[in-house]
Parts: sequence; C-alpha cells; structure tokens
Amino acid sequence: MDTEDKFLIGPPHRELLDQVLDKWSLSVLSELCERPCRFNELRRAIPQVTQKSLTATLRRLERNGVIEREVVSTRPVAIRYQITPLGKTLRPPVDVLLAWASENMPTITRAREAFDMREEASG
Amino acid sequence: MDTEDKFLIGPPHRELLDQVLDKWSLSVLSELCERPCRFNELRRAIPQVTQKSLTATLRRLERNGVIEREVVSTRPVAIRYQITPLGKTLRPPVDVLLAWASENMPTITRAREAFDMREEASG
DNA sequence: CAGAATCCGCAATGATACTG
DNA sequence: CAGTATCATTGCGGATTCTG
Repeated sequence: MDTEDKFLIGPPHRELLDQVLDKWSLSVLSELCERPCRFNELRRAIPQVTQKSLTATLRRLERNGVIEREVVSTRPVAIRYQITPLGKTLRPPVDVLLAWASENMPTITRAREAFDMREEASG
Repeated sequence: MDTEDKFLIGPPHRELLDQVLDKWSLSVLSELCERPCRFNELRRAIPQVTQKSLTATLRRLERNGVIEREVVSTRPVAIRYQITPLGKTLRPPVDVLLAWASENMPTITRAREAFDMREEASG
C-alpha cells in the first residue's frame, strides 16, 4: 500500500508555488530571514531586481502572509519588511529544494551538454 | 559554525528551478513517476496543456536529464517518455514542498482575504 | 500518432521619469 | 526614502494548421 504514488498538483497549489517561488521571492525571503530590511536595503542586497519588480514581489509576499510590512512613524517614515512565522516555515522545504539543486547540478550540467551535442549533431 | 544561515540563491539555481518547477513540469513528472507514457497519453492525463506547451516541457525536462525520450521502432513508431533515476530524486524535495503548500493553504487563504479587505478599505 | 510551424494576445519585465 | 506612473518590449500560452 504505497499510498503516495503520485504528487498531485492542483491549480491552487500551482498558483501558490508560483507566488512564493517566483523569480525574486527566494532572494527576498533569503534576506528577510536574516534580518528585517527596508526597501532600499533590499534593492542593494539584490542588485539585479528593478524597483518595480521588487515592489510587486513584496506586495505578493505580503498578501500571502509570508512577510509583513510595517510603517515606522519616524521623521521621515521608515518602512520595515520582515518575515512572519508563516514565512519561516517556508525555509525547510526551500532548503531541501536548494540542496537538491546543489547536489545534482553537476549531473544536470552534463545532461544538458550531452543533449545539446545531440541536437547540434542531428538538427 | 551555523553554516546555513542563508539559503543562497544564485542565477544557476534559479534557472534550474525555473526549468524543473515550471507550470507543467510537475504534472508531467507526476504522471511519469507512475508509468512511462506516450505523448498523447500525457495530453489526456493533463487536459489543460496544449500540445505546444507539452512539447516544450518534455524537451526541457529531457535536456535537464530528468526524463528520457525513447523511440520504439514499431509500425508506426511509438514514443515513450519515462522518468530517469535523476528525475526520481526530485520527488522528495517536491513532495516536501507540496506538503508545505497543503498544510499552510488555509492560513494563506486567510492572509489573502485579510490583505484584500485592507486594500479594499483603503484603496 | 507525435509533433513542427505560424500567428496572435496578453501579462510580466525593463527603463525612465516623477512624487510625498 | 519608498514608492507610483507611464511607455516600450518581449516572451509565453493558446489556437490553428500542416506533416511524416
């Protein structure tokens, strides 16, 4: 009775993963796991992201409850982004995934090279 | 030495995850984990995917070495897609991820509703 | 059956400028 | 500082047609 002969992937799960594992989310979560950050701190920490994409990513992560946006009433106002308890629970799964990626990167690189060779040869 | 105070996510990892966790890959891998399949079997198993996207997904997964394409020389020829050993190693990480999604879906749904309420109220 | 080729629309992305 | 607004680009997904 191997119950788990299938990893069922429905649209809700699919959508959820798209929202929390998208291009910039992992980098943002990575930073916020270390310390709370302000907007421009994040920009500096992730130089490739544009301000537009960063804004969108932060909004999305906030909407899904994995990060929190806090307005600190100083003059001028500061904005603190920080990870939520829910957000922290995301780390183990992601770490497992990244471990897999690291571990198998060499194998995959070779697979790609082999594939590309064959392509080049035939097509 | 807490070595792992950060899930570092470089472009190579990012790209890899994009390739194996994209919209249709999980569904395809799910099917091929159960049994080898032919092209149209996969189409029937995943009704929403178009032939174009399915073709692209299969090529990408093949290139990364997680599935294998085999031409069976019958008349007419049949094409068998099957999972590779490398592909099988992808299951545990993905299962962990999906478990996380299932487990936290209610929390996330509530977070979204709360967020949308606030938006509606203010914006 | 297992695709390839083509065309199209749209949503995401990037670059740039402006604002409280 | 922390964004918003606007415009240009582009890449992906869908629909359709054709082929060995």
